[in-house]
Amino acid sequence: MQKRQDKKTRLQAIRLIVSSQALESQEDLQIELDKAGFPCTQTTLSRDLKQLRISKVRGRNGHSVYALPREGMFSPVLTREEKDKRCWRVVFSGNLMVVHTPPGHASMVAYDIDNADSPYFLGTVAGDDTVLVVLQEDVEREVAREAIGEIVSQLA
Amino acid sequence: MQKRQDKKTRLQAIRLIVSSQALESQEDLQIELDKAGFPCTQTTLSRDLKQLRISKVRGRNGHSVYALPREGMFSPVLTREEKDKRCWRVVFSGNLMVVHTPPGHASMVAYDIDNADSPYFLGTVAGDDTVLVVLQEDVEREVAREAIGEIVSQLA
DNA sequence: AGATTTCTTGCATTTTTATGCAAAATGAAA
DNA sequence: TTTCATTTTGCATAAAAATGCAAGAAATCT
Repeated sequence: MQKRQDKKTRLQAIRLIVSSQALESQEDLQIELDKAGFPCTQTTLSRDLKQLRISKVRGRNGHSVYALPREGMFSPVLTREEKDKRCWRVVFSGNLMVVHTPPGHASMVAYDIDNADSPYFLGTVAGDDTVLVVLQEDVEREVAREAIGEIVSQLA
Repeated sequence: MQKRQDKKTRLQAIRLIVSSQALESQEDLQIELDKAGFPCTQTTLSRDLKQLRISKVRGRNGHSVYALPREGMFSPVLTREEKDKRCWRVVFSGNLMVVHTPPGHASMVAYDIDNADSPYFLGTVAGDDTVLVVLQEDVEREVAREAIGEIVSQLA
């Protein structure tokens, strides 16, 4: 296989392209990406779109075009600093971890936690500015705190 | 050709089904419609969905299900036939039970649990695809697991 | 370093969705 | 009613998207 290209950057490019033009197929997207310097196959795009939670939605005429998930989960490009600010406070109660976030950001943080697929976290429930995380039974709080820090500032 | 069925009624039925179950394909929908007394082909459904502006949207896990064009509609209950799909995974931590569901269906599952009025379950909190169930203190997990199984598949 | 595991990716193929075309049913007009 | 246009539908097929598998690259471990 050839040298791998930077997936993160490609995903970023996809978001940009999808949000700026009406693409009707993954092939269309492939063409645009190719122009932008990210050659890849339909297979890859299918997977990328899934990961980005991008889906086709219908316009008035019934035609479908790709669109970003409307929660704006991915739209903003966050700096490392901004990312760290996504977690305001983390407290514990029993085997629950309570994560406070800026208003409206809870689901985004919950999403990252879920996707981290950590063995420490069994599941999450997100409100508007609070995420409840259920901890694996014998996980120590320090470990959990560290893990959440990792997750939140890691993903770019 | 056979006698035509009432298209309007079928479209109505489609709305109803789509808003209440997590359908992953037009074939799934076809099966449900058939049960409801509206036999037709995938071809017809493709056109109906277009006319109704129904599209597939992704949940947090990336999986797609059909959904009505977002007006005031949000998610709903689950499949009749694949009841086991309503609960993807049930795990425990302390006196909490964590129930994972298809994207968007947590609140409906939680609703069902609440309405079951079981002595084992004190209360629930639902996110998008996860339900937290607080257990009565000395309830054994096997008992709880069985109870949730009853509740979920019973209403199918 | 070498071994082992995890990630990415493409190919080939399947699965899912859309559509060109024709026929039957309905509606409208004369 | 007869004729003509419109709508609805299915069949066959094309188009689009998803996935099992394997291999190469990168990361991690010993």
